[in-house]
Amino acid sequence: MTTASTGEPRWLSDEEQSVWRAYLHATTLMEDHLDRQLQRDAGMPHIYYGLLVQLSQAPRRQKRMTELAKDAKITRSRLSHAVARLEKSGWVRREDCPSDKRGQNAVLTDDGFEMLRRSAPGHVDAVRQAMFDRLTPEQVRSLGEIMQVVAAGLQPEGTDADLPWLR
Amino acid sequence: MTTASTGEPRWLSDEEQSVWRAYLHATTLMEDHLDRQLQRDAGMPHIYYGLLVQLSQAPRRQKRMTELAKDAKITRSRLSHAVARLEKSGWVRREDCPSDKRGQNAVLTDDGFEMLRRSAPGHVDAVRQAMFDRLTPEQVRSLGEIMQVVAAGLQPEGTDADLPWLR
DNA sequence: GACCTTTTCTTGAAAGTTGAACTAGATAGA
DNA sequence: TCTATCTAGTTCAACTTTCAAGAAAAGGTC
Repeated sequence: MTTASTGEPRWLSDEEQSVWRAYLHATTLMEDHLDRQLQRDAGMPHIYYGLLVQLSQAPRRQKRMTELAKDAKITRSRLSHAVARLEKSGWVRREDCPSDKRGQNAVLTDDGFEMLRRSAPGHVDAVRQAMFDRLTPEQVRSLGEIMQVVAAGLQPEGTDADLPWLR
Repeated sequence: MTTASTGEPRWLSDEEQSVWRAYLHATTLMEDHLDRQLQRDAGMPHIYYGLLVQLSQAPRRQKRMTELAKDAKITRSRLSHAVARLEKSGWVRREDCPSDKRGQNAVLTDDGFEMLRRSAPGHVDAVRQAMFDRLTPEQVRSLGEIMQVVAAGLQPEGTDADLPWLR
C-alpha cells in the first residue's frame, strides 16, 4: 500500500513498541506450542489440523479447494501440497466436482474424522491452558474485538463490504 | 503438560470459539502481510528481519548465537541456517567468541545496519496500518496485557521466576 | 464457432524449517 | 589427569512453504 514516502516516519511510542514485542513473542510461542502439540498427538502441523477441522464442519464433510484455501487463509498452491500430504496419510481424499470439471472437492475420510475425534480433546485442552484459562472474561471479550478489527483490516480487499465496523 | 485424561474435555464456549477463530485469522493474516512487505522491501522474511533488529540493539551490534536464538524464540538449528543466509547476503558476519572457543558471535555489518535504516520506516508504517492505527488507546493497552499473560504462560519454564503476575 | 480472458488446480524448483545426530570445547568429579 | 557429562553450534535428511509457470475448463464477445 502506501510506503513511508511523505515526511517523517511515525515511529512507535514506547508503549506501542512494548505491546508489539509482546504480540510477536506471544504469537510465536503459541504457534510453536500448538505445532508441537499436534505434531506429537496427531502427526501433523497446526495448519493441517485446521484444514481437517474446516472439512469436518462443512456440509458433507467436503469443500471445494478454492473455498477451503480462502477459509483457511492460505494459497491454493499451499493447499494443493497440503491435501496431497493429507491424502497420503489417508485423512482426506479428492473427488471430482460434478458441476465444474476443473474443480476438486477435498473430502474428509472416516479415518480422518476419527483421528479428529480422538485428538480434539487434547487440542482444546492445549488452547485452554495457553490462553483462555489465563484470561479474565473481560480480556477474552476484548481480545475478540481486537482480533476482529485487525483481521478485517488485513482481509484481501472486497471483503470490506461485509465489515462496516472498520470505521 | 497434562493431557485431557480425566473426565470430559472442557470444550470452548461459543464466544471462546469465535475469539479463537478471530485470533487465528488475524495472526495468520498479519504474519503473511509482514512477510510479504519485508520480502518485497528488504528481501527477507519477517523473522530474519527481527534477527537484524535484535542485533542492531545489542551492545556492539553483536550477540552470541544461543542468546540470539533465545531472544528471538527460535531453535539454534533454525538460527544457524538463518545466519548462514544473512551472511551470504552480507548483512551479518560471524566472529569467533574470544572467551569460549565453541562460541560464535553474530555481528551486524555496516551494510546490514544501513539496510535496516532504509527499510525501518516502511516496516513501522506497515505495522501501524495493520494494527495500531486501527485500535483505540484502550485496546492497545489491553492487548499488551493479554499478550504478556499469554507469552508468560508459554515461556519455556524457569523463566516463570521473573513473572510473579502469572497467578 | 473462434478468440480472448478468467478461473481452478497442479507442478517443480528454490528457500525455509524441523528434529536428530554429530563435533568440539567446557566443566566437574574421582 | 582421566573420565563422564554438559553446552555451543553445525549439519543432514525429511518435510513444508513460496513463487512462477503451466494445463484444462469456463465464461464472455464478436
